[in-house]
Amino acid sequence: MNKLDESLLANLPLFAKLDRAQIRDILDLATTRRFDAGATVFEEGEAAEHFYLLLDGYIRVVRLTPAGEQIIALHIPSGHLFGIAAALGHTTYPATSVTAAECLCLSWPMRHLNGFLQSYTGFSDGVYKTVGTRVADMNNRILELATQQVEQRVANTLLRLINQTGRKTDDGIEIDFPITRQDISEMTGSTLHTISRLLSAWEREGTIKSTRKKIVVTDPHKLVLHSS
Amino acid sequence: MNKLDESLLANLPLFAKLDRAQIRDILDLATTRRFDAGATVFEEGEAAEHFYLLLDGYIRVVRLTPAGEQIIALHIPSGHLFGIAAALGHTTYPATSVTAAECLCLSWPMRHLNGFLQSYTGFSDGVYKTVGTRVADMNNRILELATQQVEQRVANTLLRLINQTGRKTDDGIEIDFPITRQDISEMTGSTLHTISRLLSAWEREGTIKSTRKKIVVTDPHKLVLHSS
DNA sequence: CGTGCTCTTGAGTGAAATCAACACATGTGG
DNA sequence: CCACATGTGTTGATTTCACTCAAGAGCACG
Repeated sequence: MNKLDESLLANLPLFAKLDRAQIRDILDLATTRRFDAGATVFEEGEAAEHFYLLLDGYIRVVRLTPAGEQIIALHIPSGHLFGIAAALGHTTYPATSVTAAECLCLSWPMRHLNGFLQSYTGFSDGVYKTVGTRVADMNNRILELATQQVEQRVANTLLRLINQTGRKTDDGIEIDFPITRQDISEMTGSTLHTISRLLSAWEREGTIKSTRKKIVVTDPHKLVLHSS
Repeated sequence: MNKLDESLLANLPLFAKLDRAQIRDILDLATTRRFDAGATVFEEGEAAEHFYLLLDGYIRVVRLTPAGEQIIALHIPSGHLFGIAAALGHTTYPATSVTAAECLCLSWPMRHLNGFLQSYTGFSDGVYKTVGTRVADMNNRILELATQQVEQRVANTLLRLINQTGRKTDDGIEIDFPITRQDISEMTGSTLHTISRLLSAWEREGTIKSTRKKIVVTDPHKLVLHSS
């Protein structure tokens, strides 16, 4: 087994306050795992036996309704932890994690989580700050779902996506992973038909450019106008 | 200033693992505050300078949209902490807290929160477990809002209310604080008109009894049928 | 080169919002 | 004590947004 390089973690805010030796200790407990696009990392309801750090790729956190409908709770970009609900007292995973693109992860047995939280300065703060950000996101999501029309929700969702996972291109800002109309409908509580119509309209007015599984926002300002 | 009685806290799960002396220390740092029904404890965006324990009454956590619409994020029953978002790295309150009935609270300056979390066994676990429960609730809320019809969301909301804050009466289970059609519409992302029609229909079929600001669920099972 | 995803677009439908009017309860101040 | 304002709740009529149903076109991959 190859030793992992310490620079993998040293640049992440989460580990910024740790010294080389501490990072070494943490890395020596980690397992590296690679996942193809579309692979399931863990499923809702499973015993939460590992927690993960996403080194590269994107993770989609999804939930299923009893009726079998799926909704996407959030996307996790590289550098962030996931599967850490045990820090909030859960013993099973509260949602399913699927890869939105090819992913590279580190994983640790869950029993180390409390140790890390207590032993490493800044780690606990970082973890709970991550949780705080996600909770704030969820709250905004609820506010949107409860009060806004589909058009506004989709505009807000796209704006969030380009802010969190946007990549600059010649034409504008591109969402960094493959994303379908169906995916967006599962993020906004809508249908792929309605999303298709909306994106077609926005393409016509020059707000976005879109091809198969790819969306480039060419005029974010126009999107902001649609978002409220 | 009256000394607060230790039994106030000793029976709460949050403080179960603490001895008398520790509870005494905590109480000596606390301030008691009483609020009339409808009073605002703190507002979204304010610097988070205190955290609270609700001894008696009910707290409504609400958020405002830029457009001025209001939605109710959750209700907090007595015995629970609120205003603890600082534990997730927030420096301002992420939502407004309003009393749904007359309330009695203890409050502490926020600078003690980290001390409590670190010093008292079980307190940290309890706090994060509370957070975990609320996050799980929010997740379910999102799933409901994204996939269910108004009727199902209202049924689920009533079921949650009677589970969390229900009080047994001769007729059935009553929601323990005054609640209007408008309130329920703000919990479900609907309108008071639709809620009124729904509750009228359910009253006609014998599922609930309702008068001004009061709802008694007489047949929870029928409500379950409406909930999915 | 067909088979399965992904995406588009039109037509019809329905759930719930909006608009509108009124009834009733509660509390306030003259 | 009454008059009035305010808050709450009901119910009907109308409208609209977005879902459902339906069909087909384009692309990608084995």
